[in-house]
Amino acid sequence: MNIYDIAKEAGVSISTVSRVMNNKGNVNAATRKKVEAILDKHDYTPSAIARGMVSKTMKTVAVLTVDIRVPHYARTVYTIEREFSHRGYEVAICNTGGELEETAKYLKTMLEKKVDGIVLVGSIFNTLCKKDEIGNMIKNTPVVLANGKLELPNSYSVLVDDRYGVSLAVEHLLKRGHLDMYYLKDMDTVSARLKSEGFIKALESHGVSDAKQYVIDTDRSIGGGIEAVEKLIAENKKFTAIVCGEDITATGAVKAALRAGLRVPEDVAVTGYNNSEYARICEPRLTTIDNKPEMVAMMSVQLLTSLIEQTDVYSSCVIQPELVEGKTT
Amino acid sequence: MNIYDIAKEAGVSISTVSRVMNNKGNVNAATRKKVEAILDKHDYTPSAIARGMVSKTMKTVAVLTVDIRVPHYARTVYTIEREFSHRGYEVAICNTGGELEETAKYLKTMLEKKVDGIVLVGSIFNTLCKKDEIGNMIKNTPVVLANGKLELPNSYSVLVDDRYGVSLAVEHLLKRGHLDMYYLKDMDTVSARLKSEGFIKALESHGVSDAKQYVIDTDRSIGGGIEAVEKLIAENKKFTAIVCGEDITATGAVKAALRAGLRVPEDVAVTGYNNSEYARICEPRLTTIDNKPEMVAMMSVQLLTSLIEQTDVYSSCVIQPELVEGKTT
DNA sequence: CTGAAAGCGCTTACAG
DNA sequence: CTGAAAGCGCTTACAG
Repeated sequence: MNIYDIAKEAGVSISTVSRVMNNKGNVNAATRKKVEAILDKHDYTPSAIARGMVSKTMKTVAVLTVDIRVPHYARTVYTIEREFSHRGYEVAICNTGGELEETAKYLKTMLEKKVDGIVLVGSIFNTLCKKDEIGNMIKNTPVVLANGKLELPNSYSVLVDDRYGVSLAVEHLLKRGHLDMYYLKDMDTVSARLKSEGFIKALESHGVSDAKQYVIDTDRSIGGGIEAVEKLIAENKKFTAIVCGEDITATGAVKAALRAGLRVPEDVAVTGYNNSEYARICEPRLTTIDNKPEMVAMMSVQLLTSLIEQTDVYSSCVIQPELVEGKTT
Repeated sequence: MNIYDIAKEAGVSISTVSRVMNNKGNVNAATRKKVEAILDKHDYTPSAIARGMVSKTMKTVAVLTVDIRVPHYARTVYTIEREFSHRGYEVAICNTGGELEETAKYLKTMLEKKVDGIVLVGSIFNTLCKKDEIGNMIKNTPVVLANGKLELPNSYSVLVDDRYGVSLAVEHLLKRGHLDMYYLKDMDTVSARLKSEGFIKALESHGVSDAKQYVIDTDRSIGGGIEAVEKLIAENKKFTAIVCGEDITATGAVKAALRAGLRVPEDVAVTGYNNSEYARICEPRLTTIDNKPEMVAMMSVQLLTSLIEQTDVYSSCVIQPELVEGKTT
């Protein structure tokens, strides 16, 4: 059933049916009634594909992310989806695993589908977009990178100052008298590097020399946090605080401390990052850094929309994290 | 730039260009080379919209869920997306909040876009599909309900036996000598009702009479778990175990017990539901029920694919949860 | 092996 | 206020 069938049954032309469906003026009230009745009777669903053929847009946006099971990405993508839905766009979701090949594959099909724009969620895309293979694909499509800096013509960036974020945690601990602290670093994305830099700079600006030695590489997981702290204890390292790049790692750090008979925060203070549900589940509740995924999402949608609809001129922006005090410091 | 431009530049007809792009046989090797060179030179991206116009499919599937920030849904949707991606389908995601109006709105746009099929993730859709408003919309499109039972012509169901799931927890506790237990129920979906029924039946089959009195309604949150247990303690109720319908609630229950100076599991045993990361973050690690979201997702994709491509004839299926022992029992 | 033509289901000037 | 016609960018028989 298509617009021709409706037109025939109503005894009008397809132009008129089209006008009725799209609520255009210039239609006689009686004619409109008649057509609407037939539309209703058949529960008529116009084809957005045919419409897209003409309008050159399917009102669709692609969101590429690493893994939507990671709560921080889930929160970001959720807000992006809701906001775009309100604006009349559908959101296609792509879990790339942060891998080049998958990213390229997803981009290829999304570009064929002529998506109106693309949001890249995760600082890993910073690195990926530097490769020509990816960079060339997206240079003609509106793109926003949620947490990263993109140097492309048709794009914007929403940057979270992660270096500042971690420095907030360090300052907070210093203020409480901690000086012997370690940083648990996971992954090796741009964002992860900025975080550990924030740790190092903050410590060094308070007189600690060669703070780099207090950065420990570990897994982004509960187990990663447990292992790292167990090793510190086993090696008899001196420390009264553990700063973590992720809440999930911090929950592991707390577990290891408690299991070793240390009191949190009396013997060891711990901070996380993300202000996630994980931080609230942790007992005691984690002191953590709110890096505002909802705000990042809102800004991303606003910027991409302005790029797509070429309305207001916005510009890339930087978002400042905040400390959220829990019971682990 | 379209297929006509390519054809002109290559000095062939659009039919030939189409054949080359789609790797159809019957093209002279030299002609193919020539066309491919031009395609490459322009980095040509054919329009999936125009293609969809002809083929009547955009190779897109809609996934409606309540809220992708809930880890259980995130895991399900993640697997659904990955699986469909491998099969050449794009996934559009819709966070309906479980609300009728939003569900109807999303369905309308998805049907206009002529999606190939729909997956409904969450037992709330069970209730929603019973309403004519929703039921009528989806009766002509392939649909799979992930965790629920659908009575529609073009649809399949993947059911998780949640009643059995909770009974596993109860049996486990009974075996360890617990008899005085409460069940923390959240929400009021079909699945939530089945869970609390599982609790009641399991207890009653072990001689406890009127087990319904041990079911407590509370919030699906950490706070919900805390409040419920604090109230039990304040009211001097006798209990040695708490069975929860969700891991998140269980983490709250554990917190409340610990804060009241009770030992877990020595004084109070606690079980969760979902085998989520929350269960592993909880200290001690939660004993919980694995309701296999990945398996639910895989089955859903398999069933929907068979419905869409009208290949093999599968049938709706039931998945059995399993107990995962932690340190809280 | 190749091309001309029809058709997919709409929207949008244009003419009346 | 209404309709005939062109066009969106492809695929697919059909003829040669």
